[in-house]
Amino acid sequence: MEKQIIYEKQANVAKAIAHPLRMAILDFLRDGPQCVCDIADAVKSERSNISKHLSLMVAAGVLEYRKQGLQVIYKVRTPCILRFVDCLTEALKENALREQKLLNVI
Amino acid sequence: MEKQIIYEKQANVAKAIAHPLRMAILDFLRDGPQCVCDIADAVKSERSNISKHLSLMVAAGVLEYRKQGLQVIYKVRTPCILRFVDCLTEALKENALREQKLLNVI
DNA sequence: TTACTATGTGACAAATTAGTCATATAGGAA
DNA sequence: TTCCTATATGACTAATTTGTCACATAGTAA
Repeated sequence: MEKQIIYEKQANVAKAIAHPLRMAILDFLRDGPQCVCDIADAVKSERSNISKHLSLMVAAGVLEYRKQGLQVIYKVRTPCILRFVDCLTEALKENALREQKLLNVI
Repeated sequence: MEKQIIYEKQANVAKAIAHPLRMAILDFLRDGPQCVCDIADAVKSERSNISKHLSLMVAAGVLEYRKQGLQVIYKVRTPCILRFVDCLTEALKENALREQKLLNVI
């Protein structure tokens, strides 16, 4: 596959989690699958809005869903995505540490 | 720290790599620090454009730079970011595998 | 000094993304 | 059937992001 195309796909997955609400959704789904209504309650946003964010993440391959009666249950599709979020958190910690070291020097 | 704020920071780091050009830049910087001109040549884009993408990544804590004469040398700031990209690649592979399995069933 | 090169920045238009609202769909209950 | 609830979607505006161009800055050399 051409590198160009790989970069686009990688960027697409990254984009699918690059939003505060979507990070919150991922964090909420750590504990297991959840319906749209509970996700919306947990992250405190309108259902129609959450629905759009969820579709976007499904399209990017980050989430998957199954229907259960009236509800639609979403869950994280690859455990890798959560490790990916953990990498982010680690990066944040490294940033914070550096800033702290800078402060100590002053 | 409030969760809300953490989600925003995480999203910000994710956003900083969520662009094909920025993924290409990260990939190019795997082999070591490089100046803007060489980065621009490698990813085939205008220098002023690359300059903006680089500043954005520095602001997010993804890259750092040092000046060397006329040149500015950029490099990846945390090894974690590259692992993070590797997670993305892994996620892509998982997606491709699933699609292949689906195809085999048909 | 002038000239040249590498990089950064501001203004702008175009494209993309996000949120809200109204409406549609679809499953279940009465 | 009608009604209710959960979810999805289309239209729309507002906000953000991107790329390009012209210009500014800064280091170097002649």
